[in-house]
Amino acid sequence: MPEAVPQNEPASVRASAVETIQRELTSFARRARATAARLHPELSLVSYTLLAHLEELGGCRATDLAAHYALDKSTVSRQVSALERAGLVMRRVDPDDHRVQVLHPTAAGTEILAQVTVSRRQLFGERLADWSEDDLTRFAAYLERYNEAAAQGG
Amino acid sequence: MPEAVPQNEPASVRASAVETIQRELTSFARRARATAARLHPELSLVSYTLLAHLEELGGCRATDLAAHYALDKSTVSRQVSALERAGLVMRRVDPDDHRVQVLHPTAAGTEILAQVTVSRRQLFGERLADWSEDDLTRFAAYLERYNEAAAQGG
DNA sequence: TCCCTCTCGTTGCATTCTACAACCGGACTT
DNA sequence: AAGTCCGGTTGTAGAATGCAACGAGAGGGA
Repeated sequence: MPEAVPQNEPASVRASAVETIQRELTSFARRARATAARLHPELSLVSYTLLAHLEELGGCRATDLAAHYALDKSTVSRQVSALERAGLVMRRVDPDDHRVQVLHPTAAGTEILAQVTVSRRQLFGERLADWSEDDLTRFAAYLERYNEAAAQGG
Repeated sequence: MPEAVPQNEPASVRASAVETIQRELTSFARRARATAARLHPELSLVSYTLLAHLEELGGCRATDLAAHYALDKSTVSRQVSALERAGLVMRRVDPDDHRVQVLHPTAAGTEILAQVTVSRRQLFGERLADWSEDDLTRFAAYLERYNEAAAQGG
C-alpha cells in the first residue's frame, strides 16, 4: 500500500516539472527509432543497444539482456538470432550449465559496433555542440539517475 | 578522485558525457513502450502522446502531429482514425481550408487522458520522489533543450 | 534413483507500429 | 484553365513485440 505522501500542497512546480520530464522523455522515445534507422540502417536501435551491452559487459546471457531492457525473452532470442546470422554475435554454451548460452560479440560485431558508435557519437555530439561541458555532465548524470530508478522501480 | 586529471583533453570529458547521454536516452527508449503498455494498456504510448498533444494545444492538424513526433503522416492518420473510432478524438474540417481537419479530444478523450495522466504522473512521481525540486526543473529544462535540438537537427 | 519443479531458450501465432508509394481532392499560382 | 503544392487516406510490406506452448538441462527431495 502506498503511504500517505503530503499531497495537499500545490506542488505545482514539482508536478509541472515531472509532467515535462515524462512528456519530453516519451517524445524522445518517439524519435529514437526513426533516428537510429536513418543513421545506421544496418543495425536497428534494438540490435545496436543489445550489441553494445554485450560489448560493454564482455558477454552475458540472453535472459540478462531481456531483464535489463524489459524485453520478452522471445524478442531477445530473435534479435540475438538475427545478430548471429549476421555474424555479429557468437554463442558459447556454459560448461557449468548447459542450459545457458553466453553471448559474445564477434570481431565483425565489434567492428560494426565501433562504426555505428562513431556515427552516433557524431550526431549526438552535433546536437549537443553548443552545450557547456558542465551542462553535459549534469544532463548525463540526471539521465543515469533516472534510468537507475526506472530499472528498479519497474 | 585522483587530482591527476588528464589535462591534455577536455574533449574526452565531453565525449564521455555525450556517450552516456545517448546510451541512457536509448536505454530509456527501450523501456518506454513496455512501461506504457503495462501502465495503461487501453492507451498505447503513441496514442497517449498524440492525445496529450491535442489536449495541450486544444487541437491541431494531423500533419502537425506527424512533424512534431517525426512520424509518417500515414502512421498518424491511422492512429487518429483509431482514436476517432474509440470516440476519443473528433475531427472538424477547417472552414477556411477544406483540406484541413482540425483534431480535438472529445469529452471521453479528455476523461481517459486525465486518468492515464494521473497514473503516469504517479509512476513518474514515485521515480522522481527523492529528487529536489531544483534537480527536477533542471532535468526538465535539459530534456526540452535536447528535444528542441533534435527536432531541428533531424 | 526417480520424479517434480524450476530455469533458459526456441518457436508458432497474433497484434501493433511503422514507412513508403500511389492516390484523391482542395487550394494557390500563373 | 493548367500545373503545382498541400493535407490526408489507403494498399502493401516489413519489423518489433508479447503470450503461450514446448523442449532440454539442472536441482531438490523422497
